[in-house]
Amino acid sequence: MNLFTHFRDQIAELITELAQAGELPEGLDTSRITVEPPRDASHGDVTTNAAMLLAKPAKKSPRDIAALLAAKVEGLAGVTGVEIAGPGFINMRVGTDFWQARLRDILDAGTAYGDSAAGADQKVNVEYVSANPTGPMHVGHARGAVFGDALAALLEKAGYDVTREYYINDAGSQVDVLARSLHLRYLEALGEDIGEIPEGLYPGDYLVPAGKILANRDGDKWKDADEADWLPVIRDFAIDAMMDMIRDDLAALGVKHDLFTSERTLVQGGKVDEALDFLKEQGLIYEGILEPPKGKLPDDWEEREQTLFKASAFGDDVDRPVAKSDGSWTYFATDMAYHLDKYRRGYADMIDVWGADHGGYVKRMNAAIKALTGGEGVLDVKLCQMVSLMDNGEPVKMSKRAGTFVTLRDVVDKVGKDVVRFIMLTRKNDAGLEFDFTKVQEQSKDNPVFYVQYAHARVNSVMRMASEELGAGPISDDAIHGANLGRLMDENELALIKLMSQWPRIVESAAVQHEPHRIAFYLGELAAEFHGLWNKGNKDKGLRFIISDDQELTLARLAMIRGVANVIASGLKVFGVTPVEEMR
RNA sequence: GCGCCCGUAGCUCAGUCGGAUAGAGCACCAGAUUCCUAAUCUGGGGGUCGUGAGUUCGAAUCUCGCCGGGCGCACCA
Repeated sequence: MNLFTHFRDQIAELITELAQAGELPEGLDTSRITVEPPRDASHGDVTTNAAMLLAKPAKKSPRDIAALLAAKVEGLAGVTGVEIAGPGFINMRVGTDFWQARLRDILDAGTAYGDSAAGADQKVNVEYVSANPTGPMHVGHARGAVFGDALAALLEKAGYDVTREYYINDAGSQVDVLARSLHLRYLEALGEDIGEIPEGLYPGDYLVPAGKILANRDGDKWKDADEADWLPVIRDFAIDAMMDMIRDDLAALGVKHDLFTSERTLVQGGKVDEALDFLKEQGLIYEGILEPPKGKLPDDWEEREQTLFKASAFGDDVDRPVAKSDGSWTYFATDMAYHLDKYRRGYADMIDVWGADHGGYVKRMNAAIKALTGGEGVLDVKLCQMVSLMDNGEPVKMSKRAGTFVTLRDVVDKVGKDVVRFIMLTRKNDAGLEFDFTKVQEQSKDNPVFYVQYAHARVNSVMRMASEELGAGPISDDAIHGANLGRLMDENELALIKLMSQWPRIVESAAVQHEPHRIAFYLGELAAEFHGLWNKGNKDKGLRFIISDDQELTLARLAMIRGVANVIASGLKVFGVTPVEEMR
């Protein structure tokens, strides 16, 4: 259970009771009341701002309301002390048996601890990665991939019905370039000397194997054919080959999708016409001429009439073109159709994970969603900032031309998927992230992955030691579940249990805010609390987890640290990181 | 020129839909190992939260101006 929402509900009831008794006005808005852990532990275990928020509408002083409420709060189950502090905070202390019961919850739930029904099975669509199918994924893609994957898992844990989606940009001119690039590699495979890859085509040698496969399959069928004949065939072949490669890269990183949606299929299925017709009916599409951008003019600027979407009526700065001069749709037009399609598939809640270089695109997409869904659809675009690759404090130089281009696969092969995933999630998405090859492989507390993993491994290490010490074979789950948790009375132990008890609240708030990084910080905190308690055992032997002449207490403490391992494993599961049993 | 994001300790960053004396790690200084992994821990110094106003019981958080940095700015995706 989330103990804060638990008390929040109870306090809301008390307010209703007070209203019925005539002590407070009826119908007060309690929705903005928060119940949280106080910043300073000396203020107790749980605090609420209820009195201060109700002061104005109830026309009483915060302290008076606090006094009324405090008298009632004192009677709540688990509450052992209530104080009114500062401008009107109501601080509560909660008894040891309450905390022991929370540990019981954790042990019973296992890694399911923290699962929440807050999302109420609401459908959410998370679109992430969506890298163009023109080459292997590079490190920049990894961040968005991991972020989207973890956000999806987090939302699932918080009770949302999540679909993970990949949008394949296979309709623009870049896939024609891909096809021409592959055609060259195909000629090469047939034994022709193709020389240097011309400017404007993709030079990467990742197309070489695909060229060979194509040559084997089709022989010299396309050798002297017109481009108009071979382009569609080779394009399809190339896109499939690139998507296979991307899927392999994603699999190496442990990133999964439920659904791959093709832009080309949308266009061919008439979805863009449908979306545009829908907007036309509302008079939101027109032929017009855009003002040139202020300041520096693009070199090739020319005034021309275009088909425009009235984005400015929905919060965008200017209206946006939907058709190119050759008559094909702009990327924006197909993207509108795609989002309308998602909405019509039942996703009023959409999350897109994009690279920061697409930031200028957010407003127009939000404008489009408003127009297309009549304000019913909500899009949250999460922009992931750049990852700077470092090696021992020095920037890693990358150049596509020199071939020192670091692919996602290179990074995963070098440091492992768990490290890549965790590090990518240690920063807010809109903050830049430094990824230092040397640091992330270090086994020290500078390295957050290691630090958290070590705490989990340490629990297991203690379990192994305890088995030997107690001489009764491995500690069974039954023994842990049968432990007398009433023996956990020390303030250090209770502090650890209190921190563990925050996990459900962390999950809910991180899910609602779409901020998986909060979990990384929480896990670091929990690991620190655990390592701290472990070390206290050095100074004070009475605080060690294993007390050889008190089996009951030992089992209780083992149950407690099993709880720590459960919570860490529960968090790492959201991140898609495997908890380790042993450090090597 | 316009839009979006960012500005918190020497460095890297947290900071709960506005809450109490602004936190953590690194670095620096001083300590802890007959002991469950010292791969760890304890303590200390270090801040006009870029800046100036406003909103209110209360602002790092919300609003506006300014300064500094990143990204983007018609027919690319």
